[in-house]
Amino acid sequence: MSKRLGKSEWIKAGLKTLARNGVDAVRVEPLAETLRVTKGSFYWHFKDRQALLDALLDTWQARATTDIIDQVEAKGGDAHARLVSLFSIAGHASGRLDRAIRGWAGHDAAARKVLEEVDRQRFGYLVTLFVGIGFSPPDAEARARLVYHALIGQFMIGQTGIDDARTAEHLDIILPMLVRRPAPSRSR
Amino acid sequence: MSKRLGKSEWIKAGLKTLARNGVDAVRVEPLAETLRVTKGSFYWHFKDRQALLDALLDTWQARATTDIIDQVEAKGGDAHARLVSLFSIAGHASGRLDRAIRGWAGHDAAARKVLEEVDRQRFGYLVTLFVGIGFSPPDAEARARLVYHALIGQFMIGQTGIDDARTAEHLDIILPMLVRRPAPSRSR
DNA sequence: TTATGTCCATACGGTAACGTATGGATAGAT
DNA sequence: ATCTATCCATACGTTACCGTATGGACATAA
Repeated sequence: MSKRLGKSEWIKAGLKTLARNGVDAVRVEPLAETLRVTKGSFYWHFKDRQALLDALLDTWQARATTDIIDQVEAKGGDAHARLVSLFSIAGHASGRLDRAIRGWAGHDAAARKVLEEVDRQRFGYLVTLFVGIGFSPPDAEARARLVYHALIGQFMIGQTGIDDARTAEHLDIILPMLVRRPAPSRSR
Repeated sequence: MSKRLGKSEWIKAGLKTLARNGVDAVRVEPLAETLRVTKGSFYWHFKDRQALLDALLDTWQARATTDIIDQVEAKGGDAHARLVSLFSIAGHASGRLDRAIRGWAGHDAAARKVLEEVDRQRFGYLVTLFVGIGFSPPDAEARARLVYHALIGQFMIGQTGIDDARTAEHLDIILPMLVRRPAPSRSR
């Protein structure tokens, strides 16, 4: 047993403890132990700890943008249907990794940069969705911003104790509100 | 010079570096240096590092709930006006400490517990606001949940590069949407 | 002044992790 | 079978921090 391993195994393990315990917990010696290997292996594959952290960031960036969006796109439907899919999929995602990255970005420039880029892309996707529904760019942007912030907030809270039934009920209330055309400036 | 200091100075410094660099950065020796003191002082005031962390959590909990809500209440007005105040005040808050605590809560049970309690209270306040506006409990809850998640999301993103003008514009679009009565199930 | 309690400096031992150096093991090519 | 590149173990020196022990400084009350 005990086959040899490559960078990918280290990255995989790194992402796991990153999601579970935050950046400061991804240290090479503890990681080596979980992989049943010594750090000799690590320092063959990586220059130093920072190199692994960079790799984690890269891997996450590659996934983060596409992970959810691709699922939504795969399901198809019109813009409205995609919005529904998005809420459903994002609602069931764990978000632990997202949360860890966001905590990381709080005190690390590199992480913050990657995160900002991911945020930009995801936000952009949301805007296109609302535009696709028929909103003007400003209306679409305002709604996209609200929704995107809310999704992040949901990830950060980590769906503790909120049952699916209630979530569905809330969605039935929220979605029509988000999608309805703005009131035509009623005179008073 | 160099007066003696008490617990509060340590807590203050602790909160500062907590906000700036996360929990794992609040260590006693570096902290002692910023306070121009040695750890001898620290271990006189605190049992150990964990005691300080607990104190930080307590201090934050005491502030977090009231900080924003009290400001909103102080400004007065009806439920709708308070909601506007809330957006304005929360929008200008830094949220760095909130972000750090949330990152901390990602991998620490004590922090998570405190955070959940704070979330509960703040969410509850939002619900009363929407109920005060005239929504039914389910409608109020759904809206409060969306808004609370969005506020958290905004804190987490940390208003990078979003100018106030655009924010105000978005608010003008979002707020009416949130407060408008639900459509009376129009027949199609 | 002296005594007492409060606060801090210094010195120490211990631990966890970093990164390096070096040699051994294993697999695939020749 | 041996050679070579790849991958890993071991041992080492170093740093940063934790927590403790102990004595000294300083203020205030007696």
